[in-house]
Amino acid sequence: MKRFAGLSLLMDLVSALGSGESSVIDKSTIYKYNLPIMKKQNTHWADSTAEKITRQKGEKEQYVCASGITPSGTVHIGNFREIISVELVVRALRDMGKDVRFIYSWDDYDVFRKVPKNMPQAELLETYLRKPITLVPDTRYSYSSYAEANEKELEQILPQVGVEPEYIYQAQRYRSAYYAEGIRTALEHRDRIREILDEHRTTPLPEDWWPVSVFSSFTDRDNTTVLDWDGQWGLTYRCEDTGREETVDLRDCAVAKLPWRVDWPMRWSHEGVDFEPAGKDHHSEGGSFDTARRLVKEVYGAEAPVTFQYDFVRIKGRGGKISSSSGEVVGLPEVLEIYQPEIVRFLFAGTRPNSEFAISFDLDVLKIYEDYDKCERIYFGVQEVGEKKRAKESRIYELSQVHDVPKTMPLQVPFRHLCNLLQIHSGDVDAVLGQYELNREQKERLGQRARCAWNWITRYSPEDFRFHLQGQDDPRVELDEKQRSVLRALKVEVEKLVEHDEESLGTAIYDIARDAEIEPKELFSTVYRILIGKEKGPRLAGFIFTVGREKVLRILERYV
RNA sequence: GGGCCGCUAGCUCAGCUGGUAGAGCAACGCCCUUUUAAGGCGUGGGUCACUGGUUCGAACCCAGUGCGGCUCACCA
Repeated sequence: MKRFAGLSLLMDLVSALGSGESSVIDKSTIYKYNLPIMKKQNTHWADSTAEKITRQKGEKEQYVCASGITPSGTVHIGNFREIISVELVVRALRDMGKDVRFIYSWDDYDVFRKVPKNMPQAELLETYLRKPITLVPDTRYSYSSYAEANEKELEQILPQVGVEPEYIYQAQRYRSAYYAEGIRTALEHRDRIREILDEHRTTPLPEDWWPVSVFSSFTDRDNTTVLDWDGQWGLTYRCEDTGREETVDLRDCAVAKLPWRVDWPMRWSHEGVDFEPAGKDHHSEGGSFDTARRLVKEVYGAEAPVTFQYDFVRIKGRGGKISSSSGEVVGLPEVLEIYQPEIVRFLFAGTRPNSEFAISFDLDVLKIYEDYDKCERIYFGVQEVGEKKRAKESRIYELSQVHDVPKTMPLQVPFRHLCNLLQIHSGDVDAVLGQYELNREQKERLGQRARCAWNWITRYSPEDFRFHLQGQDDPRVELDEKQRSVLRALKVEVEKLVEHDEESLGTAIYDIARDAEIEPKELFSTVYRILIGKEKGPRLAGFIFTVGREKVLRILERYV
């Protein structure tokens, strides 16, 4: 870059001298070639975040990147943005040669506040309201709790997209009194914490407020009132459901928990978190990140992590909302049915976190696959683009890979073409793959893509895209003599298909129409009706090649 | 009310630490005696929301205005 800038300047100088016009070298010429020399090349957001972390946190033996959500419902694709954002930054740090601890916190000691719609045994679940979700039974599968069911559902699938964090279960930690020290510190700073929180509240916290909440050991519910703290480890509370009172020792009790706004900074300090992003609900002034930033400093004596705000993910081309309230949730499994793992990563790596984007299930799917393939061609230098764009796309490609970048460019079979091939073979993925010479890695990638294509065709594609080759069981189409003669002529051409290429076959088809004095349009619709039982179809010449000589002949023979 | 984000071609958007405004689709045109939902080639099209400022130079940085969206001020 520097060399080229200098070279250009030199050429400008030479041409200026040659023309004898000294005024050609004006200020703007000087600046134009000076300033870019100082300019850093533009970097991917994950890399610039990684740099920011090392800059702000200084050189460390290990950096801690944290992510976490509440498993109080099925984890949807919006939540996934949290995880993948951290994963990409983790990878960027590791690419800088840094050692990174990637932790993922399951907030499974949160309260079960309402029963999600469409849950089996809703009445049973009803009885667990106000208890921690880790104690709520799993009524869908056979996990030990509602929380665990949601956790495992995600944990099992994350490795497929290259995300393998260290999981931390907050319920387990709280219930083993692991955070006793952190809770005590909060109690010691009770007044300061209240002051800070009150700055952003409309109604101030009451005088008798304590920065801790308790799940009654009599009922497991959080309908309790903290009565006193002895300044050491003793906490006294009253269970409002039973009226009973109890004093517990923070060092060996399972019932005390910090409220979210205090819990978060406590954990930052406990784990030494260097980076943690958050959704926009946390990132407003007066939001929980804001108060946590102050609390971690003033109460726990630590610095807040580097952060950024990520926006929501919309869903396009699929009924139902992303949220769990509608019952139909779009989660990572649903997305992976349509998109290959590296393309799921590509979607998130290619979009800056702070902008909203949609995951599409409609026709956009075709474009996304084309975009990914283009990105891949640019990475492997098969498609030429400007240097700036090449650098950018290449980095996105690297970050999109689940593991290592392939050594050679994978065979690219366009998604759209796969859709046709699969329909010709009635969804038989192996039959389609069998047409290609593939090594193991290619076979795996293409197999995934083929399964996605079949899923898309059968579940989401517009009716226009769907067809199936007519077989012996399908009803014969009524034809007149003219149409039959056209089919006979076509059969002749198909029999000598090896002599044709797509173009010559196309020409031959038009010749047939002209000779028979039939409108090409009618010819096409006739052929489509007998081949796939529809009025229209993919471009015919290419389609005949794709279907193959034998299959086409078998169908034609029914009519001649 | 506070905060954040967005406003770029007819549409969807890219362009992001300042250096001659881009892509896809749409439109229009041309091509093969030739287009059916996927052909090839080409063309046109933008006061980068607005007003100021900084700068040799601003879509980009700063201040403000307008419009749209989200979010916090309960809980997590």
